[in-house]
Amino acid sequence: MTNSTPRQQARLETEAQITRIGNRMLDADGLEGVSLRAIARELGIVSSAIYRYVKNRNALLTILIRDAFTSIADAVDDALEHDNSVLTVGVTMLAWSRTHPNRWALIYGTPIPDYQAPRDETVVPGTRIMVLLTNLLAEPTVQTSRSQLPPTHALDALREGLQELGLEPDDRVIMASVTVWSAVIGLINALRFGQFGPGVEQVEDELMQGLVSTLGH
Amino acid sequence: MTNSTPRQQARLETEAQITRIGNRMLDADGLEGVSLRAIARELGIVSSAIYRYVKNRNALLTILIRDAFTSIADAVDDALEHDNSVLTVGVTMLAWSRTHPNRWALIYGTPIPDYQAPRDETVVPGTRIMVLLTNLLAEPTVQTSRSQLPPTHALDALREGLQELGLEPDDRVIMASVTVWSAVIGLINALRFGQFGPGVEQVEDELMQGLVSTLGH
DNA sequence: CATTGTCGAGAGCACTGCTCTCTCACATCA
DNA sequence: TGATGTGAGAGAGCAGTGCTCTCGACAATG
Repeated sequence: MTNSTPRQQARLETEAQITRIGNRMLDADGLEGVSLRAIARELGIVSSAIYRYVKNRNALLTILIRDAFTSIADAVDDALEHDNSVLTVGVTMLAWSRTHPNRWALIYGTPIPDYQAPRDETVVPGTRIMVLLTNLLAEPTVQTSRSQLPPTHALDALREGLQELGLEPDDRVIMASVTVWSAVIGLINALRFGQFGPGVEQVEDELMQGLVSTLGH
Repeated sequence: MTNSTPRQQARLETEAQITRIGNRMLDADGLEGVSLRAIARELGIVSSAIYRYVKNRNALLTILIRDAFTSIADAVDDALEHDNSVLTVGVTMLAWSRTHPNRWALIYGTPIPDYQAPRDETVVPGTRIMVLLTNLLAEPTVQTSRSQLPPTHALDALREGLQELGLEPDDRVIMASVTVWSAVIGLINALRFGQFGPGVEQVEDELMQGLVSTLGH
């Protein structure tokens, strides 16, 4: 069935188990709870042996980050099949953040000290939602664009980034994407990180709805 | 001159020195660089002696957080004296975040593991900008409020919070504040945390301008 | 069969926050 | 002045982290 030696098989299995345990620890105790020594302990392995399977802690974090980006982007993908709207993007991300608060913080919160995400491993899953959003905002809805745009060169870097992902948005769409993106993620961060004080947990969806509406979508 | 004993004097001096070193370490190496042992070392003191002056690490963090909130709010205060606009709030916060990226992350990034900010020490400095913003948005500018508001009970918690701070905003103003706040902080987070990829460092102000403009202010 | 490579064990390094006990100098007070 | 008490610092120690190095046992491969 599996065209690989039992040796390789076991290796892959152990690696999968490590990321599984890592994800569980992340969910349970946040990033500081993800400890290689603890994972080794759970595998019934001495602490140094874990480095046979994972180069170092940061390598494990890269896997967890890629997982998280993929998971939230999949959720948004699914939701958009039923209702192709900015609001759906927002509420779906919000719901995901509620289910996986620590994964949310991992990908959208403060960068991890002494960690640099390897771009070739994280850019694609990490930009999927941005691409969806830009496509969504590029559709010819009735845009009342009274707003002033920045000089075109200011958006060069962003435009190039989007072009590498196969998009050809004009400046108005780029600026709208940046704004919606910032607002949606800003709101979710504020909610997840408790910056609005207590009592808002019950009305998160209404706030997202109000925000998207205020943004004009 | 000082109506305190030399004993108390020295104590206060040492405490001030600790927070000064703490802030410097925060600026230099981020939160993980703030180590009580390292501070003690710099004071020429053995590691355990530091606990004479500071209950534990979290107590020091509370001081640093209060400092940071006060610093950024002061900056916004000053700037608003010259130009009382939402854009000024945005660019001032953005500039401050550029000068103090690690302090920014401390107050607006991922919550610190195993740390709970004592509300009575941080709420007031932590909400000053929100108050400013709400006042700013409450002024009778020409509001084209085509947007739908959430049901009034959804904003109860936020309304109460603002009332405790001496404000009496209506629902439209609350929702606008939440939106602008989320977008502005969301944008700065995205810039500081590198979520837009490389190349945007040169045009941060333009992006803030475009965002505020897109928001209709 | 012999060589090569992999996996796990174990010791060790440097670092963290924090606690406990002890000593000593100083300030206060009878 | 002499006894008493207090506060600062020293030092050892605990539990935990990431990570490295070496060595032995075993399996896969030529």
